[in-house]
Amino acid sequence: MWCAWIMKARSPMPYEEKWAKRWLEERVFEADPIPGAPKIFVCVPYSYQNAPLHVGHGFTYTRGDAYARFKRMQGYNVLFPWAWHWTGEAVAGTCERLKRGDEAVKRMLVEIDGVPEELLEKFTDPAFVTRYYTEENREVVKAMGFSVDWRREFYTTDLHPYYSRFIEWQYITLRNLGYVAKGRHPVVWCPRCESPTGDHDRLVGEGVSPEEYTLVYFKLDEYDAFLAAATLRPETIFGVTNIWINPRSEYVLIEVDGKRLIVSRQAAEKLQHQMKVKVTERIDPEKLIGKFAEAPITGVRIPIFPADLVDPDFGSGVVYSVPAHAPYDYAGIVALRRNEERLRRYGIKEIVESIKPISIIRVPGYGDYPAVEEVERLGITSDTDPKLEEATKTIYSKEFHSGVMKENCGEYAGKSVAEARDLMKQRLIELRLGGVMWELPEKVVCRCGTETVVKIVEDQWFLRYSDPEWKRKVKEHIMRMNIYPEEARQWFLNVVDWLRDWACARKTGLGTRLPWDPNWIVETLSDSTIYPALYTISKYLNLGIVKPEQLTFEVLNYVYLGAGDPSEIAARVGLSESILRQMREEFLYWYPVDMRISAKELVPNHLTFYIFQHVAIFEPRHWPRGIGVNGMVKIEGEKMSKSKGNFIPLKRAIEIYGADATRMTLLLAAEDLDDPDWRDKNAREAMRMLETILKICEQVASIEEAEESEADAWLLSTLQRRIERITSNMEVLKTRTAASEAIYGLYNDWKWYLRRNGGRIGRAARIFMETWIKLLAPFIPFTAEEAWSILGKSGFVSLERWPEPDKRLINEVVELREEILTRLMEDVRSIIEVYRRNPRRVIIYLAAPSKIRMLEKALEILDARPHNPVGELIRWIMSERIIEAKKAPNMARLIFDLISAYSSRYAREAILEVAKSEKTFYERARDFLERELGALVEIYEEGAEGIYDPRGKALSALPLRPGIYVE
RNA sequence: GCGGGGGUAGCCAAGCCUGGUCAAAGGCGCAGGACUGAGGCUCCUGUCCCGUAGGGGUUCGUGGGUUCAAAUCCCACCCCCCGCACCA
Repeated sequence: MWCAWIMKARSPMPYEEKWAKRWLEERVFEADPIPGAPKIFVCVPYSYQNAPLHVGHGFTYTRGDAYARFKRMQGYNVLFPWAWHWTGEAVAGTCERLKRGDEAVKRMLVEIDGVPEELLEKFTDPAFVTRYYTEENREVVKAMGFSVDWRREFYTTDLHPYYSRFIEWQYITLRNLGYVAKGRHPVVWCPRCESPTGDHDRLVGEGVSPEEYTLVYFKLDEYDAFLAAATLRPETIFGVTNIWINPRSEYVLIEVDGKRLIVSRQAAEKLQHQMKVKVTERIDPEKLIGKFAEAPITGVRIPIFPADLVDPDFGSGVVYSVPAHAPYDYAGIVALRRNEERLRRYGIKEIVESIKPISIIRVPGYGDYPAVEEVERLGITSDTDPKLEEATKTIYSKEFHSGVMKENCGEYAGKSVAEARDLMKQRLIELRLGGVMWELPEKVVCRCGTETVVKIVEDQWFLRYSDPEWKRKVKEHIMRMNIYPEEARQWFLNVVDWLRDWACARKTGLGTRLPWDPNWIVETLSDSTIYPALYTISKYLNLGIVKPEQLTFEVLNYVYLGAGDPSEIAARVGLSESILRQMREEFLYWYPVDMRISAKELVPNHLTFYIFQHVAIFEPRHWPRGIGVNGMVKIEGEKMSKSKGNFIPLKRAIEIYGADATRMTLLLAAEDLDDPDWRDKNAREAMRMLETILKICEQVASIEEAEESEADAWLLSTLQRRIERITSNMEVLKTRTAASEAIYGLYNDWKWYLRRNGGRIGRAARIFMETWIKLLAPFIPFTAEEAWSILGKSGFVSLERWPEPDKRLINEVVELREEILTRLMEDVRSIIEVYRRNPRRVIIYLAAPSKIRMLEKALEILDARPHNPVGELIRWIMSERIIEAKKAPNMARLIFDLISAYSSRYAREAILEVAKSEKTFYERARDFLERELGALVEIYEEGAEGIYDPRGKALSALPLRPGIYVE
């Protein structure tokens, strides 16, 4: 019933569909345990099914697939499975918006995601949406040629017949181990929607998260109550000189936890989301002003002053004033002193005059009163000057990072500001002279238009990632893992350090219910951690060998942990013992995951959780072995996003360029943590390249072999080096380098070979071609299969053995000769270019035998690693009278320049052999040179009889670098 | 702010760990030529500046330093990108 809606991605490359079909039909990528055979388990994170897969997915997946294919060809038994993520709240959110008739959602679905309009009505059902995309994306994954064992496929949530059983097992196990616990935590909350307001659900305030303020209670002489001031800097209590309240705001008396507190009316409302608050009466601020209150800890009595700078909508609407270290406070005092009307009205003139900043923090670069200095430096004159914000930031940060508490701070004296801050907060709370208030540093407005507050969610289930012991184990394992690129390792370690407890359950969306508390649904990132383990047995469920209901806690405990007696367990669930044992064996065979490949956005969450959960649940031998991290795709240099309209679904890429060109474009775009840039130009170039490869293949397949030449030896020799480089790069997931070598590196070799061979195709061509196709197979598998069949090969190149470099075919002499030949051509061209005329004759002078002896000596000297090799060679040249003494130093230098280019890459023997056989070599290459240079080529040896040398160029001849004269 | 990555020629991007072979791979773009009926295909050549001889000069975010020698090592600074938790 689904197929009617799903349009297959049609590649413009006619052969792609054919091979995709054959791979499936012949079950090429289905992997079962082979006892004794080495295995590799490669996987990529499953994607959330709320949209079509895009080229960003394509990048990560292609890397994963290329690695899987590479390892498969190397002879490993490779498992590369696939699944779909349905868990989460986003789809439900979209469905809701659609239900409400949101035009933007409709447009996005139809225009960007390509959903048929008549289906929109069904898109109000989350399950339908995820199913729809799964059906569509599965076709895309197949069309991309990912080498998946489809028998193991599943999707998540309790809509699936058995996935939730796995999640339940995971969470019961985690809870039994003490890794799941209940707690409370602050969220940005929309009072109207009665739900947390995530970043993507906001009209205003993206990226804003709750900040923790400390409430400091100041005992009032009257009301038998406390003024509760909210602050980010409780350590400054030693410097308090007064309290600020806003005379134009409303204040209320509230009861919290048996304490009577005074805060602004607005603050009282907000606090109701964070604690049990009872509002008892209104308080007139006018009556408070001029009164005194007692500061906690210090016991100092301080006056209450009016200030407009106090915002009743922010914090508690009560501020305590530390003019020495808080620019706002200092500016407030200054402003109040000038406000005769207020001073008179409240009768506080004298007391205000007497206020002196109290210095309590020593900070490098400032005197006793940093706030005063900063206010004066910026020329701030009013307490509403916007520059105060900047001043506050500067002081806050300076004091936090390098401030030390002064002697007048009691037991906190000498401690850093950062340390004192935490201790003071703790102490105030202990003494019940303070509390915690969460506040948003900026306004956040929900998509529904309501301004949000901070709510403390009670009874929230957490994964206890803050557990030091758990962290330690995870970090130790990270140190041992294969992580590519290496830079990502430190990142992981930092993330582990920084990770707090993770709220692992939600009230809404699709997913699996917590088995012991079904009001909660396991959160999306929390349910997608150890599921690679499910791949090892999902085959049994999908093939109907095991029934979903047989996947009990006991069964899973046995399969994954080896717990319990298999025959008893099997009997209890009505499963044959051998099947149960086989599942255990299969898990043991495939696990651990050898390589998990993902984009870097998942480092701070999924990938780290993945390690945590494995470390918690499984035996150490089953902990993940390798992780590969990559960048995130950009489109023509810009971030890809649906709103920008530069969103490229994989399906569309396939339809325009074909799967292989898409794969190739992505692979060549970046590796390591760099962000690949998708460019249409590059994709079109990739298409042409694929055609070219097939053309070359046809040529090689059809043409009769010419006689073997030196070019054949060169082609095979250089091929070995390519094999080596591609292989070693693939081992460390340098997919870009590897693909580039495999595609362009070998292509350039081929071009040179043809050129050098005058277009003749020799014996090496076929060997080269076969090897080339194999080397291409992990990257552009469709084209590789097609090429393989063009060569007349049967079977799949995907299953061929990966080439290994054959040392015997490496021929340094031949390689070096090609190198000096190209060097010669470059030199000649460079001369012609300056000469600016087409040459008729090019004369080449080869170095005299005495100079070859000089080269030999130079190599000897270099081997001995003396202090002054050049000097030694000069002395030798002069003693042997190779050249007139005056020119010896220059000659020596030239020789060393020359061999420095070769000596590290070529053996001494090879260099000498090439030098000694230059004459015959250039004679053989003469036809080629004439063809290339479009001129007659003559070759002489320096000092030979009858030499034609009108400009004395023979003298400049060096071994491996002949003299040149152009006419 | 904290953490991670990065700044290389017209563009994209390698090189940097393991200094010299680096005026700096490869691709794109551009220019010239070959092929062709023609070409938006393919191939060759060139593409920092100067030069009628293979050379010289100035370059690899900025400023210092180490070294016989630095794109590569060290220090400081500037700029850009990404993540920072209830979104997956």
